[in-house]
Amino acid sequence: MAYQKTKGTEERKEARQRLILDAAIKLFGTHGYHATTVPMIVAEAGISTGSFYMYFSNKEDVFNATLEEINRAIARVVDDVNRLQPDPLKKIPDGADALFQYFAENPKQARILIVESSGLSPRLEMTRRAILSQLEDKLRRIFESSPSLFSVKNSIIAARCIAGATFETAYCWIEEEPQTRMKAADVARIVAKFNTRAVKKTPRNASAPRFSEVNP
Amino acid sequence: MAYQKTKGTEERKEARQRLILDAAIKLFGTHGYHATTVPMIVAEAGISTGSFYMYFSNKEDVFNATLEEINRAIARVVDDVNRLQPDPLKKIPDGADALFQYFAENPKQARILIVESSGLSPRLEMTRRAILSQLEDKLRRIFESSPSLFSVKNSIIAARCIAGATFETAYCWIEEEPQTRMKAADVARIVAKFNTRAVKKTPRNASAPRFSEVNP
Amino acid sequence: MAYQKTKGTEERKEARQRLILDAAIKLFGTHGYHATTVPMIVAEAGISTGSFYMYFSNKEDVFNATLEEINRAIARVVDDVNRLQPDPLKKIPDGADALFQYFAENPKQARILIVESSGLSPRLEMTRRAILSQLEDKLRRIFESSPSLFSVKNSIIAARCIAGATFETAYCWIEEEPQTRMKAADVARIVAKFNTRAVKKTPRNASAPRFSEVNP
Amino acid sequence: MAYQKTKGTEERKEARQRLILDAAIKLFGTHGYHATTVPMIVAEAGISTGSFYMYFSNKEDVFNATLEEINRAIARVVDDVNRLQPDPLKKIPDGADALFQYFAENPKQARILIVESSGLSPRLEMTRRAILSQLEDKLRRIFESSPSLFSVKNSIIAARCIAGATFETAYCWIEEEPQTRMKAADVARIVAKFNTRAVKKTPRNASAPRFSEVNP
DNA sequence: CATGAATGAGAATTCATTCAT
DNA sequence: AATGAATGAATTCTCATTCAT
Repeated sequence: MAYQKTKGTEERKEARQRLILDAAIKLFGTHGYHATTVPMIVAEAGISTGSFYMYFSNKEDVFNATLEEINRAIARVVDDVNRLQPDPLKKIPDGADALFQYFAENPKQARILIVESSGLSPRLEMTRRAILSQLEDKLRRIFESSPSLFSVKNSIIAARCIAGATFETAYCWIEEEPQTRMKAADVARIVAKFNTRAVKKTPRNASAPRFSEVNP
Repeated sequence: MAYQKTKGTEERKEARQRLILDAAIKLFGTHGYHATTVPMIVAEAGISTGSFYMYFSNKEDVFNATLEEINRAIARVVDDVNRLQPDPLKKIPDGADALFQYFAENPKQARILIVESSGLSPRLEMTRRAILSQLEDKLRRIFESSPSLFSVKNSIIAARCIAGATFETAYCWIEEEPQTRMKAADVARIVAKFNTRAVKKTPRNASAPRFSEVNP
Repeated sequence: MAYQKTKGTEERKEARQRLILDAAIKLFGTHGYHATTVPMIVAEAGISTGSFYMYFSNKEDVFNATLEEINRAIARVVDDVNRLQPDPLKKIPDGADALFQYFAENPKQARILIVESSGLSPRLEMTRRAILSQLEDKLRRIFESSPSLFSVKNSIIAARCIAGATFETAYCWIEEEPQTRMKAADVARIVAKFNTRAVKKTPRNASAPRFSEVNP
Repeated sequence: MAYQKTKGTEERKEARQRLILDAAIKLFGTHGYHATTVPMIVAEAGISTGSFYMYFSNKEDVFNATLEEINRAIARVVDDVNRLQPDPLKKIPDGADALFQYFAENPKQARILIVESSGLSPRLEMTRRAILSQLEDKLRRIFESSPSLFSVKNSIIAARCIAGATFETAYCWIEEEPQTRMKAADVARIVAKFNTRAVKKTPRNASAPRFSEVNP
């Protein structure tokens, strides 16, 4: 019983933390970091100010937790693609598709990551960078593990370019009206096309063999 | 004489506005929008609080003026390239080079534009977007006016991707130590290479017709 | 227990609001609206700035609460007279007496109402007018319910005249030294005499017919 | 010529002072003392801030000048009545009529005097009181110089009551829409009727002697 | 554990007045 | 005499965080 009670308490604790985090995501994603106040968060979560400080040490801390949750979600989404799609060349469009789908389904999180997490404290800046770095690292590893498929001078910069191209496009896209904007899959495809052309070995390299097949 | 007096006053006014603007750029570029206070700006500019409000109606207003100044500077730099470089394909590397040089020479402005101007008020958001839109428009026009050189499905998104790739790379680069990081020209070249490959017509597109000529 | 706790909290809240209101009355009644600052009020009440804004949304709001409290107090005082004095003609002197007694016992409130509440914001102007209107309405009803006793052409204006006469006299009286000025009851009697003569039917109306009946 | 020049300068000075005073009356009468700023006055008058301080030593000073001008105007209007109307009993309605006519023709001045001049600095309070005192003094003298016509216990208080009754009625009347409210002459007549009944000897007192003359 | 009233430092902004030109 | 830019003290109000209950 003592065990069960502890478990119940543990669960309660997590449930409350979730409550706060969900309220925080909703508000940060709507009003941004500075325009969201702790009183707003606790009102939205239906808890007291005191409780808030039991689960998070301050406002920066919830925002950080929010970013980390977004990081985990994006990592999950991207890792799934990475695991299920064996063709390195197809990882780029599949990843873009997964990312845009996540943004479409989680617009608050998208706004927090893309629009609202810049120019805050050094700590939050670091967490924001960590999310991008993580993505860029995964891209870099793809390039470096298939040098015959990709033609990138500097894989770090190439990865950054892909991330930048994707996020800038996403930035514009999430600010548009969900009813009238392009479908997530469509923007994803176009962005992926851009990124793929930028990094894959050109057809000339690929067509040479074909040429030799034709020519004997 | 009256004219001269007016002119002198006019000049004084502009000089004072510059004083404030320079102080603001320095501080916004170092601490960001929220951590910079009006008292900090007036102390840095060596003027009084009251004077500040003679030249700008509030803090948002100086930040906006700062962004607009950056916009003008970037437009000037990019337009010079556009005018002096007749080859559309070479406009991309030359533009990247000019941009990174501007960022290297004006690190505060770079930080303001790239790091600190996101997630602020709607008005500032608009000004920030205007800067990017302006750049993206110029890229789009280049693509659309030379369809034989570029292969872009959606010129708006392609332009956004180039801007995003450039700015994300710049973001990481300006945060590095100026002594130890790559030279501006070198990052610019690598980013430009990425962007150029992404949008220019590949040789295959040029050889394909030849292949069909051979084949009937 | 939960009920008691809530009750205690409720009481505490009211007590604190009283604290602020009392401080506000003291200061507004001494220095007026504009010369009284929020820091002055919180210092007088012995609370913090933040607390002040928990109970009142701004300075205008406390002033309004102050006026409303004065309104309630005056209404109570006047209604008591109205209830206890059945003779409509005697309501005027009794009311004046009650009013002047209230002013003598609450000089700050008197100053706030009579001297300091004019020419402020539209909202405060409305509240000020409401107090006077309330008084004037009660007078008007007295006239209208006893047409045989009063001779007033326009009961609204007559009521206003009585209120004006009373307040202008009070204005001068409360500005005099409490030690040397007339007793409240004495001014009240003189003002009431003036007002009564102005509105009550003259003996001639009653005697004249009799005289003419006697005299043909 | 030197004389003429001085005279011209003198005239210029007065003209400028008038310019400022007119602007001040317009603005004080519309927005009140605190909401009217010196910059607003100089803008309305079409002069510079520096010039303003050549003609008035500060903001309080213009307001005071405004009140004094109103005082002079009212004194003129009232003195005319006093001089032209020999019957003391008729001075009350004629004075009320003149006053209401002045208020109707000079609504800004009316607002300044009746609504906006309360609760300001001691100096302004004094000037405001002086205007009322002046009026009350004139009334008092009328009562005291014709004891056979008036029945007032305390002529000072009676005068105050008349002033108060008149101003409170005027207060309500000037806040009403000029198109839909009563005519100035009509309110004046009603107020005068009230005031006259309050102070004049009743017919009974007047007829008693006559009755005794008839009846011996 | 939970509450939410209390805190108070700190920010933006205004405006009467001065004074160099 | 006239100007109007410059001043800076003063005021209002917010909100992250604490702590007694």
